[in-house]
Amino acid sequence: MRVSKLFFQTLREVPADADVVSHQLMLRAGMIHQIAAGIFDFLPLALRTKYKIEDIFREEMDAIGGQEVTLPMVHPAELWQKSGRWYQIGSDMARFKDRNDRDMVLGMTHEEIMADLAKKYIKSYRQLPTMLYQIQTKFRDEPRPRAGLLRVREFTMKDAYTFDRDEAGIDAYYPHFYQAYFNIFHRCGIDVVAVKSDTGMMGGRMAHEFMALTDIGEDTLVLCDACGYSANRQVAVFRKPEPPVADQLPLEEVATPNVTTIEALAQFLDIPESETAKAVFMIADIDQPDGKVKEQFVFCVVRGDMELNETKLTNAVKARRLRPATTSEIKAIGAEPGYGSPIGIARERVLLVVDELVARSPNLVAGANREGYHLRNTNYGRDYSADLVVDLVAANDGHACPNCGAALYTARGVEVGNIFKLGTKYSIAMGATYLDENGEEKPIVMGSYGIGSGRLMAVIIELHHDEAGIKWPITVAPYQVILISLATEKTPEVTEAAEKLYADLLAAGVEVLYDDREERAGVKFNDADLIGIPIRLTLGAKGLKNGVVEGKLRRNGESFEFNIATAVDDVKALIAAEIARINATVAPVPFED
RNA sequence: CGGGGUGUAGCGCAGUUGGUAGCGCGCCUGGUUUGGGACCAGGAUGUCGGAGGUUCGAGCCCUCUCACCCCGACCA
Repeated sequence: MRVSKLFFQTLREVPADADVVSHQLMLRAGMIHQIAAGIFDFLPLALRTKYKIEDIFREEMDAIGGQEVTLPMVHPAELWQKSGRWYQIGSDMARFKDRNDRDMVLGMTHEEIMADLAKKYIKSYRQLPTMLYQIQTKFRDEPRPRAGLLRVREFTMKDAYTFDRDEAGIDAYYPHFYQAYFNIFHRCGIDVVAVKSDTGMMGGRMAHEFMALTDIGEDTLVLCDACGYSANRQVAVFRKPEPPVADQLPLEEVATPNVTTIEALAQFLDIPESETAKAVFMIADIDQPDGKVKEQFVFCVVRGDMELNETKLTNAVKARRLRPATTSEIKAIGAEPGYGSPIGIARERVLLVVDELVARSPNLVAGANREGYHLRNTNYGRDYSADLVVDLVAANDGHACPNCGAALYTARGVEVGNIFKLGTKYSIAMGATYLDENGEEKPIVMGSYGIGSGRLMAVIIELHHDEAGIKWPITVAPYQVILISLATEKTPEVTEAAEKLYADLLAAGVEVLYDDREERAGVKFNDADLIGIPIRLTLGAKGLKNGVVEGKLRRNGESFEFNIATAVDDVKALIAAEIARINATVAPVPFED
């Protein structure tokens, strides 16, 4: 491709609306154009990289037995009504009516459609396991798209679905995806950590998220370097400290004027925060047996030195959603904001959930449900009892690893992929069953596995750039080579040589961008750096005189001199070496169950 | 959905007490230049986000509205 013909435009200045690096660079490199919040045009440079990434998806999916299909983007509401998600999902799902007034949706994901397809075509255990995947546009009307391609509403996703006869089947398939996903990310030049994740509303048995570690990440990960433990903070567990052994002392009210926070309380009474109990008041929407949704007041108690983990709470009480209670709601159940405890409240009106550590810790200081007073020596079991005693708290820096006891630490990550043991939820809903050897009809056990290609592209840039621009890993670069001609009107022989080299590179199958523009050298160099082509060839009058063309690696600045006569082969060898360098990172990864 | 911010040329921005819109980059023409974002000369480009209002007169003041960005909520 000739740069003079390339449909793009580089920008010197950073567009005002972009504040993450990948977004800025993609705009400056002329890769993408936003047309609405979270909705983008992909220009040729971006599209080429997108296709490179997606080809890697295809190779890795095919390698573990996948077959590619394309399912529609527009779905009849009926399928989503069957699974129930038509009713569960809110305005994230774009809905409309067709000309015949039928409800339709834009596909956010394709479990329903895939299960429906399986119902039609899978009849026998002999057909299992099977795996289908697609690379398709999805639309989720996210409340807050942001950060360029990192969080969008319309996006392309590779989504794969496995169909197995039983749990043992998916248990056997799942690790293949685990490995294939590492292969994909490594081949794209990025490192990821797989973390256990929340199965949430999907109700599956096991899920992993593949996270790229970067400060702009929206998720917090809990990691252990000693043993490799890794989990999304939403589900991370830790080894809790052993509470002191002590006799239960009598309850005692103590005046604590204007002391409404745990920090202030600990300071006021000169005790560690670990000797206090903190009340957290939430309102949960909980499904009732009759199909209605009830707003339930949930009274949580965690130790003062720890934080409530809302995901754990949501799962513990099987809430559809959770929100903080208002002051009047808190007072209505007989508690006092700032001085709350489960002692003396309208117990029958709340769902009382207590962290198991609180239940084991003696003589904690808690609120008295009276403004200006706390209680010393509250003891679970003696002074109150809960509806649920579970792990409710968030793991944090310095907590002990649940496996090995070493200190955990937290890091930010961007989710670039996930794998999910779905179970039979969708197959049962859609009636996707098979007959086993005994002629018995059984639901197909499904798994789903997603990677967003646009987000992955953005993450690659986040992890591979410098002040000058993008540094594409060669496996996903829009072009492998950029040939810069420094010809002027006075040096037509340079143009001639560059044209010939360009033609030869093309003929040799090299993906080459040829900067034939009438621009100054600096402009061309800067644009080449910005768009991030891994190998730069420069042909100027001086080099030509000596029969050399200069080569330079974008990733580290290393430079080469190639004899023009052998340049094509030399460049091909360099490309091969650079590809091999990335592929060398592809290796077996132990499956962390 | 709550809080904050911004809308003026393709991009980045300025625009005074209300007086009929400008700068830099980019773009077009010609010339000189030519190895890390050249220089000179000339040129094109605006429903000042939209609607209503106040006023002799609105980019500027008032009301409504839309879009986008950021923080939070949310995130199969």
